Amino acid sequence: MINITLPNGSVREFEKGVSGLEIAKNISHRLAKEVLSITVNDELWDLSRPIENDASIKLHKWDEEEAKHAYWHSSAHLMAEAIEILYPGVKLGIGPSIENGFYYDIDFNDYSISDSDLPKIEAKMQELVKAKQPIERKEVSKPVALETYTKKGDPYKVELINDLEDGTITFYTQGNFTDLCRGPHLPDTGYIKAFKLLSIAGAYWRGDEKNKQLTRIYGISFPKKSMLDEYLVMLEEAKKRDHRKIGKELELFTFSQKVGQGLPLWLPKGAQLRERLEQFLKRVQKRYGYEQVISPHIGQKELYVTSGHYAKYGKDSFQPIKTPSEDEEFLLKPMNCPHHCEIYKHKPRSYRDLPVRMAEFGTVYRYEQSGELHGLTRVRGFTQDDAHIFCRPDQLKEEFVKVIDIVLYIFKTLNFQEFTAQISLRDPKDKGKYIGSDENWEKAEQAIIEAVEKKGLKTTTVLGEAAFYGPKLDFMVKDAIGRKWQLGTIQVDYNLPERFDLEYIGADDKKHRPIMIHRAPFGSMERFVAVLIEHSGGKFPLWLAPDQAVLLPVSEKFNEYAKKVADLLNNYDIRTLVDDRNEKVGKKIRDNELKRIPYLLIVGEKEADDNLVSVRLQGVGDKGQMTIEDFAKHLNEEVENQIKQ
RNA sequence: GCCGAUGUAGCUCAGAGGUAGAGCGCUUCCUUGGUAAGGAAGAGGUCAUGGGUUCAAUUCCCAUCAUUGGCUCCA
Repeated sequence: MINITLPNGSVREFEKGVSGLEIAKNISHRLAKEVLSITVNDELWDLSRPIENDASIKLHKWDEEEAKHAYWHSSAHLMAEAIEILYPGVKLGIGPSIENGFYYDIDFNDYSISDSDLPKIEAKMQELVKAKQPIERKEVSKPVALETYTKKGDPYKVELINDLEDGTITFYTQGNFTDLCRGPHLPDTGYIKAFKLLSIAGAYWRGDEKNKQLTRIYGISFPKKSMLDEYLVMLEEAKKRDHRKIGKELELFTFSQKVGQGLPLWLPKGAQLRERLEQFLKRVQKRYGYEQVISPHIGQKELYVTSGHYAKYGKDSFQPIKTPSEDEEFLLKPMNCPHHCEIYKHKPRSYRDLPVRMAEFGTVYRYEQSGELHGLTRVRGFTQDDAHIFCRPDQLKEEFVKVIDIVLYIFKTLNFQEFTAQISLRDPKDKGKYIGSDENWEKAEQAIIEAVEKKGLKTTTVLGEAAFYGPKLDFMVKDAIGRKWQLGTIQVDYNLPERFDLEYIGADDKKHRPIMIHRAPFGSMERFVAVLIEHSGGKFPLWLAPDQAVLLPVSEKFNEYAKKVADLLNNYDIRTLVDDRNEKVGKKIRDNELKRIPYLLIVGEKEADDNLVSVRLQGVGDKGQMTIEDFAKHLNEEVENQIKQ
């Protein structure tokens, strides 16, 4: 007999070799039905794996990540099993569970696979589910594992096994399908009740572009059909918030084949929105001691040779612009820092002058790979809300902390609650990708870590995500369907000051090297607006809304009164329109609600007689009558409240 | 750049080897209204572009361009 300790601390006795599923049955029938995986002494196990010694356990139901992991992982195996049956001879890569669902990377050899093949695979999976094949775990030695896959002729698994340590290798088998896998898995294939294969994509083996591209099939599965249906509906709903869709509906931006891929055209309403955001940030930056500068859109090639960007990105950028005079070459600027370095250098700097904080809404052009372009979130021409802070070493931490404050203030004002702060460090295994001395890198990384600690900011740390010249603190936000985008970024840089030979005269009358902080709280106006659209569903806060109020005369007889009111409100700096179409008021309400205009003002005989408006709040409904002045006052107060610190 | 999908009216989409359709929007007319769609008529398309197959191609095939789901990349 062995003692099993449950999460509540109680201890029960079981036969040696009892499985998690048997323990669950012993506790309650219902639990046994719902449980999907088990943690045994802090290790995630299969529900059917026998427990041989005293242990503390926790059983996992669907609502826990540990359960979903096993569920989706087994779903991936189920899909692979079906594919092996339908396409004999395919070679399997890896097939993990992911945040939402699972995938399997498969080398289909000469078979070509497209969306239309998915139903066939789903049908085969359904058969295998019905068969309720037990999923069995087996420990194997490294030589045996290698032999198995060498014989099978699967180079991918052989490569994986070679990287594993003997004694840690396990196989999982269901029916005639066996896979190298750490597990854990469900007890049998019958557990997988509802599933759908979602899409096909190419994916490089081990994520390396130089390797062969395998076919990746994504899928999702749930213990209940209703949950799958709900999930698919949720996905559809999320797509309604897609900034590309709303951008079109609200006439914020467009693209033109003739202008070029990835080059957004801002329409009047989008331009208004963007300008308002720029004004807002400019005001904040002024408070924080920034000064605006302006630099040209091109610079001599030499500028980027000096900065190191040419060596790193020259081949993959928009190519140099020739001029009538031979040997002269300019680049469209892919970033603003070199220009700002030259501004710093235009006169000698004293330690008393520092920090110098130089801000510019700088439009830059980067030749992103065509497959990478995506709405406004990834474009080839975009405007950074850029600034560079040139400071002394003793000012670095404080300056960095102040930038964090700006980012957090902006996120708060715009109601971005769900973001992650990510410390992006260099990949210690691939130092060749980066420029600058180890010593400077360590100083820079330390500065970020200390600043973050001082702010008590919760962060994740990712190796290999640093810029080539320095580490970063990135603020990541998810879009409507859960893709992560980097918005704000703060970077410490010891390298450019060296390359541009920047200096200041210290109190000791000697020359010193300033440190540079690159920072962009929005990241880029394009991406920020995109994410803002998806977070708000196009219902922008009042202070940002391109149109704040619209007059809806109940009949044409009151068009004139409506125009008078609109003029008055515009004089109060309220962005007001008149909907004087020959339509019923119900129709006007519907149309303007869909345009997400915050205030709808209905005017008819009652209002015209007493200088009133009937106020209807977007998404809420009738708020009753007000005088024009009261409404203006009310609206302006609301705006002030939204942007006050 | 790579793997898969898509491209038809301003927008959302249907359609078939034989000269193109709906709803919304737009224009005009009727209606003059009170909190989420009043009625009628009309205009609007080189079916992304270029080749090929065919008596005939917007439809089938190929290429290009663009969009899109991923992969890789992201100064």
